[in-house]
Amino acid sequence: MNATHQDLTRNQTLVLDTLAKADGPLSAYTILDRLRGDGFRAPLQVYRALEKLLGFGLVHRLESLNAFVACAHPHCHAHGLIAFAICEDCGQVDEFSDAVVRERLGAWSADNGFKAEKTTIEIRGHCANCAAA
Amino acid sequence: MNATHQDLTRNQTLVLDTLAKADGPLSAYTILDRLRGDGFRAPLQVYRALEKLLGFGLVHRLESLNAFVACAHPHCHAHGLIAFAICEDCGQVDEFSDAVVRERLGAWSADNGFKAEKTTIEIRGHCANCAAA
DNA sequence: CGCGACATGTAATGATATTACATTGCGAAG
DNA sequence: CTTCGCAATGTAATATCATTACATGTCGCG
Ligand SMILES: [Zn+2]
Ligand SMILES: [Zn+2]
Ligand SMILES: [Zn+2]
Ligand SMILES: [Zn+2]
Repeated sequence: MNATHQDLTRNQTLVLDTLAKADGPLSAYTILDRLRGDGFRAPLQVYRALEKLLGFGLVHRLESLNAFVACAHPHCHAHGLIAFAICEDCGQVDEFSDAVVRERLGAWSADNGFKAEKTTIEIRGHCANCAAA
Repeated sequence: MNATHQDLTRNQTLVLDTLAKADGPLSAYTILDRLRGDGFRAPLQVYRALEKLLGFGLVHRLESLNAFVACAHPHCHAHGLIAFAICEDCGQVDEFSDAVVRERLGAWSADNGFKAEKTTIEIRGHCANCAAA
C-alpha cells in the first residue's frame, strides 16, 4: 500500500491526471467525457479508478458536490482529517486541516463510544477573490 | 419566517412527519414511497417540501448519504454549525454541535477571506451499540 | 369579480452510481 | 512452457438521486 504514482494503472493515471490538470472539482461523468479520446467508454472505468485513487489518498471526494478533486498535498499525508472550503462562484477548492477540530471531534467520538471511520468537513461559500467582486 | 409547525402546508407536514417517525435518514424516493397512500405521485412533491423544511431548519440533509433527517433539536436551534455522527451499521444519526469547532473553522475562514455560507460536518462510523457487537 | 402569490400536480429528462457478466493481461506454481 | 489465479478492464444494463418545464388549484385582497 501507500502506492506511489508509479504503481498506478493506465486508467488510474489518466483519471488522476485529468483531476490534477483541472482547475476545480470534476464529476465522474465530466472525467469520463474528458477521457473519451483516450478510449474511455463507460462510467465504471472512471468509478473504478476513483475508488483506487481514493484509497491511495491521491484523490478526495466532495460529498456536497458529488465531485472529486486531486489531493492538494499528496505527499505530507497527515490526512487524519481534512476540511475543504469550496467557492460556489469560481469552484476553487481549498484543502486544509486543523488539529484542534480533529481533537474536538475525536473527543466527541470518545465520549459517545462512536468509532469514527471517515470524517467529512466541507464549507460552502465564497473565496476571497469572488467575495471582493 | 422561523416558521412553526402550524405554518406548514399539507405536503410539508406529511414529509416532516414521515422523517420524524423514521428511525434514521430517508432518501427522497423512500419518503415518496411512504407517502403514496397519501396521494404523493412524483419526486417533486417531496423535493419541494424538503426545500422548505430545510429552509425552516426542521430538516437536515446528509450530504454523504443523499438523505434527509428531521432535526433532533428543532427548538433550541441556536446552533450555527451542526455535526452529524452517522452509524454505518444501524443508520442511527446523532446530531450535535461544538462551539470550539465552529470557532476554529470560523477563524480559518476569517484568516483566508472566505465567506462561509454553509458548513457540513459528517462523521461516518459505528455507534456505541453496533461497535460493541 | 379579477388579480397575484404561492402551493400543487404531472410528465419528462438529466445527473450520479452500481450490478452483472465477459474478457484480458500477467506473474506464480507446477 | 503451461496452467492457474487474481486484478484490471470492457460493455451493457439498470438503479438511484435530482431538476426542468408547464399546467392547474387555492386563497386573500383590492
Ligand atoms: Zn489531500
Ligand atoms: Zn471564488
Ligand atoms: Zn438540527
Ligand atoms: Zn449503530
